[in-house]
Amino acid sequence: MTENRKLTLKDIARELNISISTASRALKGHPDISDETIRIVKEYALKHNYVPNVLAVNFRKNRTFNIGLIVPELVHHFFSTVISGAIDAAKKKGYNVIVSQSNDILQDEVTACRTFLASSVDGLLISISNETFEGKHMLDFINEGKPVIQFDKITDQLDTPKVIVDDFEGAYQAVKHLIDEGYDKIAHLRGRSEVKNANERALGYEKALKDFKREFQPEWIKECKLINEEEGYVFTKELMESENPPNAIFCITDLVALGVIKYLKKAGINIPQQVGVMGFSNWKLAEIVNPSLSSVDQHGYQIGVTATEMLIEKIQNHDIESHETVEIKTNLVVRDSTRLSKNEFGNI
Amino acid sequence: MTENRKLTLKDIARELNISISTASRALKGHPDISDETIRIVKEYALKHNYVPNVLAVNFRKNRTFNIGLIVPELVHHFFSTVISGAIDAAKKKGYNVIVSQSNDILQDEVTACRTFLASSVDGLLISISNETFEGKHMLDFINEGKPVIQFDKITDQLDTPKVIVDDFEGAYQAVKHLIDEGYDKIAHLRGRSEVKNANERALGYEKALKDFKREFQPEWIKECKLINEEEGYVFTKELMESENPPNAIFCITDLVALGVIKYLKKAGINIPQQVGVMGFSNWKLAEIVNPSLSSVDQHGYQIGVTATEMLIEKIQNHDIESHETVEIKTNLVVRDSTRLSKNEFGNI
DNA sequence: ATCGATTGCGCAAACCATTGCGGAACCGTT
DNA sequence: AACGGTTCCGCAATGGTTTGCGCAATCGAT
Repeated sequence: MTENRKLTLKDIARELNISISTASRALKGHPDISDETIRIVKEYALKHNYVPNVLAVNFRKNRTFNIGLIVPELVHHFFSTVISGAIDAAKKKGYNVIVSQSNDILQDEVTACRTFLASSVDGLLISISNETFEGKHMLDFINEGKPVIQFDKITDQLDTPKVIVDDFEGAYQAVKHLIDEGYDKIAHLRGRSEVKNANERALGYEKALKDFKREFQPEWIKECKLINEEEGYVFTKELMESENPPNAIFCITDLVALGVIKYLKKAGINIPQQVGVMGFSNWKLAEIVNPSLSSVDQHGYQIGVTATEMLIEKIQNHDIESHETVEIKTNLVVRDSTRLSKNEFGNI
Repeated sequence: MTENRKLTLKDIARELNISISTASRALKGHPDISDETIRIVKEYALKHNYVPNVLAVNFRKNRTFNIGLIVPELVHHFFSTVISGAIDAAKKKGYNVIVSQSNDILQDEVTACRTFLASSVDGLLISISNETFEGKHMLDFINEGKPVIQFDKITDQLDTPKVIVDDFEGAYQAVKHLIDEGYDKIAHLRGRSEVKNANERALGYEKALKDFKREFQPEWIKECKLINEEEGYVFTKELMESENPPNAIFCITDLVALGVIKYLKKAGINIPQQVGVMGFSNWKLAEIVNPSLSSVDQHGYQIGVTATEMLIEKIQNHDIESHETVEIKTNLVVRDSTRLSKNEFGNI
């Protein structure tokens, strides 16, 4: 209303009878400019509400103060917490976050990368799709001097900094807890063998069994392909109907654990008395399901914050060389589904 | 690697012995340029992989192909579906989405608006915080010729286009369903009276009771302030211990309904036989909770798509005048918590 | 031969902030 | 008086693209 056209440096210079460059330097307190001039210019700018044209600044400096964030799936509790952390951390440093999703489709991921690269982004945070193994599209990014950081779902075939969950340790602690509670025949519904996180969790599972000398049976390990409720249900049925059924089941994720719980309830098997159930990820559903589900919290928010801070630092230092990997510790959340020893509150 | 510096129009012009403007026009098939020249330029550009410098284009055209999206809370099933829809719709039109969250704090919302306005965004999609009543910060946007669209949580004090859930009708249908199932004493745990959605739902509730001539008791309406599980629990206790307890409870949202269910189970009251429970929003938890919760689906994805398409159209037409309101229809999802008549599958 | 219309293309400004470099003015030192 | 060192400030280029305007050439019509 009041101001129609935005005020530019040129306007200030004309009005104050100085050159544009003097105006520019005065505004940032450059030592070449006298205190008096600085004062006058700053006063004028403030009074007339001068705001630098960001588009022009970005153009000149060849950067945007935007960072790109690609996740497989936005409507997903874990990833939305990561995004939330990324946005909050970026905001603190004056960056915006442009979000995109790959739907676990490589082609969509490549397209998103291209779009980001073509324009609007100073750096990239990415959690890759299930279909991504190399990473040429991410390499393009690095080749243009724009840093890339992988988080959570990563590929080791591309040498970038990484922020990951300590899946191995998380799984180890989860299984150790089951052992501590007294379960001694522990099965594992694992994820796809091409996915690194799944392998790490499986390794943690095996290590714990070995360290505490518990029974290990290859047929107690089932590989989930889709990571959904139904697989949990079906595999649990298989396991419980086998000759040597387990008395605890450690699941690749809470959703699978939900299927496990559904089967066990249907089959009249008591949780946690007869069979303990452990999830992974600590989604909202873990609190809600009955019995409530023990799980491993991944601190998604912290992952988002850490990855974003690393990225922005690399952007600002033009650093695309270093390749450190940060592991965010997990946190075991014990609930009713594995609480054999003492069940203080009872189920609802 | 291969190309160090990006190819510019200037390079093409030099190489082909034409002027920069001819190169520019040739690339977009301007009628002033001969077919022959167009062919040559396009061929050269393709061969050398010319990509226009987006920063320069944006600067020149004074737009960014980014749209801003502000929600109260990102880690929230409904809002993440909206965001997902917005991103997908934006991608189709060549726009990016920059996401921010207000945490239901007015100050954060204002700051986010300012950041977006100062720079990086051609238009704004916003679902306001609980603390927002006027909307001066959004007005600033409009005054700069950048369209704003409100969705879901809106204020009528600011005259913008709106995309909203048909809360009234959704609530009406939900209560009608309860009546159809045979419940005749229906309570409502409503939301805050300052929030429009909450009022609409309450009106739909009252209208249904009136239309079907069911008992209406002011003390059956409880106002939730925080919209959480605990309020559901506490109010249900109050209701059920009163002299005239209801036999169905219609809740402002699924989370409140979860508290209702917890109390009823604790108190040994059968769902749905003794008391029916109806949620609103159809979160993931509605499927998971036991008994599964009937709810009203809000089609968040569709809201995101619709709002984004409207916004982009307004951006492209420089239209900040029209102020139409679009209502997205809801969809009743019946589950066990209200299935009095015939319970085919039984609870798990 | 002259005029008008059409086609094809280039000049230069515009967008706005930034910055290397050089000029001018002023000081103090020798 | 001459010189070097500061201080202060502006010129002009830079970045890449877009676009209004105008020039030049060609052709057909009279």
